[in-house]
Amino acid sequence: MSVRVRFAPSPTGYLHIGGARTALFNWLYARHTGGTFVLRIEDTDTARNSQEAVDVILDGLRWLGLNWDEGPLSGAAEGPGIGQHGPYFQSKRGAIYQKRVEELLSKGLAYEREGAVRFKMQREPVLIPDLIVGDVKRELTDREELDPDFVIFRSDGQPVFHFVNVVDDLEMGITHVIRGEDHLSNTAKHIALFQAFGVPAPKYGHIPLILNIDGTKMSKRDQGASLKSYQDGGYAPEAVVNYLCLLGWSPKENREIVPLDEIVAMFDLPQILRHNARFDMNKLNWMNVEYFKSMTLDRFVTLALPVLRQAGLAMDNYSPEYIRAALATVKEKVKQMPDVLQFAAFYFRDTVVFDDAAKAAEPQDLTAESRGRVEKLRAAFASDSVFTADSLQAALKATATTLGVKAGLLVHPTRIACTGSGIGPSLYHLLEVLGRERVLARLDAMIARMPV
RNA sequence: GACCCUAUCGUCUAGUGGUUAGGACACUGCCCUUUCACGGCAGGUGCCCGGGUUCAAGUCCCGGUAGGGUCGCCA
Repeated sequence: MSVRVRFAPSPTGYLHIGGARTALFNWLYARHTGGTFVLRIEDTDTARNSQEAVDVILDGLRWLGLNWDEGPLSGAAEGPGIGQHGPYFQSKRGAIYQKRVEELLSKGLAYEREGAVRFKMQREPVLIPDLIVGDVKRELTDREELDPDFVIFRSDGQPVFHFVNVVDDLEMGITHVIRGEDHLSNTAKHIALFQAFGVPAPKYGHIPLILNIDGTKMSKRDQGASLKSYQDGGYAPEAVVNYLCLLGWSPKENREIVPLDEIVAMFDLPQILRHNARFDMNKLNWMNVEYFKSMTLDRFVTLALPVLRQAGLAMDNYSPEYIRAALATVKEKVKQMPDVLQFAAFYFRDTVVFDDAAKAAEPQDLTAESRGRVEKLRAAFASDSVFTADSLQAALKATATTLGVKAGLLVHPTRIACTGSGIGPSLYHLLEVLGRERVLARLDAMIARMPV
């Protein structure tokens, strides 16, 4: 029998990083087994539901590259979907739930009380076979001892999570339920429901949760809890995917950076760890840099552009060639995409903006002595016919020799004049990219601010 | 409160009875570099506690402790 797995998020307006990991593990298992990955939107809570909230999930999954074989094509519940088991929005499956609840009612396995329909839960412990955790014998809690039955249809006529979840898995032919461990205890209810419908329950695999670095539960407000923060932060999605794979699962031979296709080939349920993992932003950042360094320049530019635009830089005023050349000088330097602003914004501004350190150093930097040296250097640059990193370096070194000073005395003011900061890309390379016109203009602007 | 899951450096992990307990991130020092980085080299830190089984326990069993989860007309 072919594997069919599903990711069934509730559209709450954001995609939790743990949810993204659950989606990833389902996707990996489907791809590993040649099975089918289904996306189903659990929007029974109509009060909180919106198309925008669904779009956030679809966008996030697409960004990660987790394509689904069946499911909605857009965030619109009324919109088209792909697959033979639709609709893929629970809000559109009312008739199915109605039919199924009547089935239980007629079998005497459910009953009405105060307008709601309650399922007659078994009173004995339930054995939960789990591919990851192992066999779990779930005893009744003290509250359940008092009243083990639970509501499956509310008094307002709306079905409840446990019920729709099971009915959909049943109707959609789901063979493996891979979900967060927070559902492990609830699985007893689900298994009982499957039995009530007279069908075998799917196989279960409960994966450990992702916690904050301090071990607390990662909730909506926590830093990095939303996948969107990585999308907006200019992360390489392939790095995020790679990092997520390593939370609770690991390839052999101590490998860290592993191509997705190799992970797909190796991935399997039994090797998944059983304890929760803490989300280590440091390691994700390191991995992200590794991906930055090894990706093509074009890919890097694609990831950097939105961040630069977001910062208000008029990127459309610059040629693709110039942008490529400029970003090439920082590609190996950024630790996080927002760094690109600090390192490269000067390429894309008409007027140099000086950072705090540069401003603070002005009393030492803007001197008559320095003015004389910078004027000499300016002249040397002006007569440099090729204006390449090599020629500029030679010109600067030669000027320093003529002046009888260390090169640093020329390097520093040039960097400040052209970039507004003491830190940035290799000086000679950035000068080459900036070009003669901009470099001379920026040196002139600084000279004008220096005392005679 | 009851029930369930879990427990190796600060973090992610390798480890399935015999290892000097390995790797990665982070951290510290040095080298390289007249910016910041990169890179190279070196270094420290760990089997939650207590019993038991065994010639031998990080590894198996029991208890405790700690963390997480669930018990809803939320999902």
